[in-house]
Amino acid sequence: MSTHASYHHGNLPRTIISAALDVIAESGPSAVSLRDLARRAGVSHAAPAHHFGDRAGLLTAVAVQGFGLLADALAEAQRQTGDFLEVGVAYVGFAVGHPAHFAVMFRPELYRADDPELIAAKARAGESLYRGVAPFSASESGPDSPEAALAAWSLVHGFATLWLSGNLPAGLPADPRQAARGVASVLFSRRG
Amino acid sequence: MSTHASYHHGNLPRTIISAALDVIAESGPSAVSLRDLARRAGVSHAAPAHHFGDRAGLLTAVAVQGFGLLADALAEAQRQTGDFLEVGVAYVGFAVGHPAHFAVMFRPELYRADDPELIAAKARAGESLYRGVAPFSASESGPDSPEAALAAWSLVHGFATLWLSGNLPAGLPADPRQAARGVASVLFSRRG
DNA sequence: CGGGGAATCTTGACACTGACTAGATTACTC
DNA sequence: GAGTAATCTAGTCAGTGTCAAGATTCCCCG
Repeated sequence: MSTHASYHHGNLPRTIISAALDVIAESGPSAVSLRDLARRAGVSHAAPAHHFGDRAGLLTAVAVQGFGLLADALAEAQRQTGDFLEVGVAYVGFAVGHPAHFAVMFRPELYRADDPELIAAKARAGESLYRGVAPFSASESGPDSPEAALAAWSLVHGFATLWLSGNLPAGLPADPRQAARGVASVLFSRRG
Repeated sequence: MSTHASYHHGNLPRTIISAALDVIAESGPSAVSLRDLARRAGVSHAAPAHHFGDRAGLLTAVAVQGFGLLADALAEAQRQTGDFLEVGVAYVGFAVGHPAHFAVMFRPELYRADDPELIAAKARAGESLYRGVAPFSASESGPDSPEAALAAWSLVHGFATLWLSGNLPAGLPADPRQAARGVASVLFSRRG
């Protein structure tokens, strides 16, 4: 934890991303300023550009990290419970637990959507999600029908978005995961 | 349609909002620049600020207009079909038909969320939506259970968001309304 | 162990932005 | 038709992203 005051910072990229996540979580992606991040890290105003190229490059790194974390979270829920409802809940849990990442990941205009690393991370998250919801999709409308999977994804994505933007009405459980479980059950629970 | 080159523009607010919608639809809300809009309208760089105060004021006006249009669209679908599935489809139809409005409406950090006009317009849209899906909510889990209504809202909102951000996989119907109908049916269709 | 190339960071500059103030011009009302 | 309000212009300021050139340090190869 030594804060060397040397010429070289030591781990600037990680520091910059971490600071960016703080800013995004508090004020949204549009409030991210490379110069401000540089100030927080105690380096010159152009240092971040050296590592990320430009603003879009920085947000690309954030998105890549986000898709990786999402893939991990979904795979973990799938492994632990094997229940597609819980995979959906994990999706919401990730969004609420990593609001800064989530706020960037689904706004391709903010970053370089054609970045190879990004495409790979995104594909990995997509696979985790699909694997988690596939049993539901199969039970609903045949093993190769995409509608049910899309409905599941849309539902949890929409719920997470509305929750994060503060557009949901009052009266819901304070724990977003529990609230999501109640709402997702409407779609996921099969009855008679 | 006379373009008077007089000192007074005539209808600057409407012109500015219209130009802003073009910019947002093409490059997102963060690409909106008051100076650019002023140039497009052929007025000085500070003229827009006179009407809207600042950037947030302009986007507040956009959001108010958007919630009004959404309320109208939902009420119209409800009146014409009386089917909650079609109200959900109309929600997606509005989002895809007015992407610029939609891109602003659910990002409160972009505008003045405490603006009275905005609150009123938002409440009106909320009522239209609730009225549209209330029958479904009642049929699903009792007349006063919010889960089903939230599930419906989350699903159509999530689908619209994913569609607009280009995150949905290929192979869907080219018409977003038709695609939405297929996906929403998974939730809305009651069987056995 | 030391020299040289590469990585990292600094400094300076440019065009652009939102926001503010003061003043010019036009419309509208009485 | 005069006076007031609405509308728009012009000038300025701090802040931003991005680029180019130079300074400093690390690290690997001889």
